[in-house]
Amino acid sequence: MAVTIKDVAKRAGVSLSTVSLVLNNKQNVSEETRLKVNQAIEDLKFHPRRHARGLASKRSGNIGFILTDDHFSRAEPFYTKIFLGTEFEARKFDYYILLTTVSKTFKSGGPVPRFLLEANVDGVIFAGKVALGLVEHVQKLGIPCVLVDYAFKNDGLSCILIDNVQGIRQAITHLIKKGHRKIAFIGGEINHPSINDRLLGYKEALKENHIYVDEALISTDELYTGRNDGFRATERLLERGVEFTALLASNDTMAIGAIQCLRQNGLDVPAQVAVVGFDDIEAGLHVEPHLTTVRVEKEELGAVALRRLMEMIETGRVIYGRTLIPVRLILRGSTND
Amino acid sequence: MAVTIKDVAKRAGVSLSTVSLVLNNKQNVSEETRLKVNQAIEDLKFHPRRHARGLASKRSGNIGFILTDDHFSRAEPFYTKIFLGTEFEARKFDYYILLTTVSKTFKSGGPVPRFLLEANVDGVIFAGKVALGLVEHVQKLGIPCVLVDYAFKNDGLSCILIDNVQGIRQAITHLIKKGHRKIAFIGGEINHPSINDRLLGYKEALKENHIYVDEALISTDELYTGRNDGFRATERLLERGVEFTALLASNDTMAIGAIQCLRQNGLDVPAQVAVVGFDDIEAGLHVEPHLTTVRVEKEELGAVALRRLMEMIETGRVIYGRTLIPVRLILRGSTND
DNA sequence: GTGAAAGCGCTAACAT
DNA sequence: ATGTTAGCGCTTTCAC
Repeated sequence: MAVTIKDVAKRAGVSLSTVSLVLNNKQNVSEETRLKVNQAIEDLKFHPRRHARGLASKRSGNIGFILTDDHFSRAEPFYTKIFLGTEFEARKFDYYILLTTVSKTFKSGGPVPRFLLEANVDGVIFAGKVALGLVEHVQKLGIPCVLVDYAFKNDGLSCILIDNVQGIRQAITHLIKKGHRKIAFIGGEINHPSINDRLLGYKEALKENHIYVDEALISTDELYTGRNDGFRATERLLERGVEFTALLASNDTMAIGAIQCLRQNGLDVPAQVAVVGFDDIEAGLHVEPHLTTVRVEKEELGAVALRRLMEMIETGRVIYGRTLIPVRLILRGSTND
Repeated sequence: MAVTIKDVAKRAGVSLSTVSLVLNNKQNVSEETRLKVNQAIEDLKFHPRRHARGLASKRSGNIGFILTDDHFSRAEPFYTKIFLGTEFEARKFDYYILLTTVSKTFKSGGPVPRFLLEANVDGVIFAGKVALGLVEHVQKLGIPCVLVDYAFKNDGLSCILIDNVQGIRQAITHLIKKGHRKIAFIGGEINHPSINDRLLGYKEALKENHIYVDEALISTDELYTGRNDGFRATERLLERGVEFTALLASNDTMAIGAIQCLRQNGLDVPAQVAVVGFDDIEAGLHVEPHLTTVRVEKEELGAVALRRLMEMIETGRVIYGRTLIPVRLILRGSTND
């Protein structure tokens, strides 16, 4: 019933293998036959069966996309957008993405995604924080993998990361340009690589601008990075009685909490304190004044990860190292821009 | 290298086909051999190759999950959770979900998801509003499909829907029990089936309780259902000068907008106006007082849809009709509970 | 109840 | 540059 490579071959007047060669863009096919075959493919609206291909070629045509359940269910569609970037990019390679979540509390020896058991993926993308054990499991299986928005300390891994330091530098530079010298920093979950990088970026950027890094202006004791954490981190700052005219938050949600706290303490934003966030989430436009922030191209993260993975699959080589995705400062009301 | 059905057969001392029969839970296998085979499968940690299966059985082992890009990228992870419910349930059937988005502005003749072209899915789930043309396209292909959280007027389709009427009835009943008689309703995007049902439910529930349905208490002219729309819809209500002690919103985001509007107009929630939403989104816990609302089990919607689809695939029959997923009123501060 | 054998649609040597 | 052939790993008649 369905049209197969055989029909195409017949119509084009060539053999099965020639059609296959054309299909897979292999060399050694004369331009003439290639055209003939492609014409036949088009005429017959032929689409190769994935399962047949997979069986014959030992490649699945699938990429596994793994994230933790809590990441995926978050209100902010950060990882959703990364996934979308990946899925969209995968279309160009004619690959499918198998999305699955693992428990946040995954531990080695626990249940692993089915596609790993069935050897049904040619590569794996991990998005966000994942258990090291799972990553190692995939590596042991010999399946190429790429991490997005997360990294481990000692890695022979491929990681696609936000350029946190650069983003913070842009923010600091801008604040300084606007005359700010006393710039506070709030953060939470400080052992998360991204957050940690942002704090490092803050210190570096200040030093570069010859501004003394005052530890009293740094509040990073909260365990998480939610709005309430931003509120409390700011409270701590205020309790210390140390003066500041600008506040950099490790992310937008904390920045929003910070604005609430500042306002509740009678401080006007941006008149008395300018506030800058990081991530550019939608909620930043739901506060008044709108939040100045560092925009992260989430789709781009996903797309780059997919491309990296495809490269690894196609060349059969492991590509190490971190790739930083550039970010951009978005100026809005919270810094009086 | 990888263990195949052949290895299992050898180890169990049976033929290939017997292993296959066991694998597929077919009858006519003695309990004894079944045990032997299963033991061998376990010993060898055998997992059948999907592609081999798919090629031989003409079934893909995949389900397509289609939603519009804007639905998927929404801040509120409503459809994300539906997807999660589907994916989780699919594991029980050993099926994979191929998630893809289509443009909101999809029109017939436009590009369709690849898995449809490649015949790489055995069934399709549509989540949320989709173009009728796409649904019809899938039907013409003879691929079973199920809609979740959306329906068309004249359908020979299978739809899994929120029990909107029942949800509203619970809310109204509760409000009446608390002494409210003048209950307003705000809504947006009124031609959306869910919203429309909620309005219908509102009218029905009032009638059942012998309360006159005052059109002046109904404000449903907004085009969308966001917070701002809730704000404006409430404003219109107030401008009319009509009195009410309770307000039912067609969804939580509008309810949150309503609370803002009421408060801005000097009305206390819940003292002067009780507010009830619908959906039970997280943001309902981020407002003060916390929002009383109707909880929708999103994962359940997805799981039921998957089960329905599997039934259609396994029986080969199309199952028509709408299935309503029960909802539950969650009492919180906005109704003084 | 179990086994033998054909074949699903394609890829990848190997020939030519 | 193109054709021939042998599988990939499983399911599925059809015998026995």
